[in-house]
Amino acid sequence: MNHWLFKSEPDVYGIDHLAAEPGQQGRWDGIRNYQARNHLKDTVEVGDQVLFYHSSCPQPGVAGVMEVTKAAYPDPAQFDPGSDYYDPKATQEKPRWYAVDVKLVRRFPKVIASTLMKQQPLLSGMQMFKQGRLSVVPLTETEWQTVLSMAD
DNA sequence: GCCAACGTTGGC
DNA sequence: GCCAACGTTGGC
Repeated sequence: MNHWLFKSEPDVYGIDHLAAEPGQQGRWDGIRNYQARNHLKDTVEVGDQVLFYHSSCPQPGVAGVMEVTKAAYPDPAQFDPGSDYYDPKATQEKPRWYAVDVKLVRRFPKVIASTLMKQQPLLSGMQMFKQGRLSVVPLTETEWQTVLSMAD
């Protein structure tokens, strides 16, 4: 099993949106970056545990935990001309973008601020800090445990 | 295949 | 709104 950090803007789709879905399950879609896509398609598995990161907002940080409930499948939005995520170069035969399904596991009482995470030596090597724009980032076991310990 | 221009992300 | 980082596009 692997651990991940998925980023989303809470205005667009935050942890409250996931919590409000039927069964607290939803689709993680709209990923339009090849490196993030490759992680989703090739490595993310059912049962993987994921940190829900809020970005581009007043309080950037980790808002909770989710779990992958369905492995990668073509993101339907790429075929929908009315969608913001429409990709005219994608076809049903050769999809370009993928989504996974997730369910909410836990919402932290307080968002773990990215500024606090940066101060934590055990998190200094996080790929997320090195590669700020990547929206699907793998975590080491140590990083996963460390972030969880900051939630209490 | 190179590289300049341009677009996007994300913290502040 | 600004800016740094960096991914994408398109001309050559």
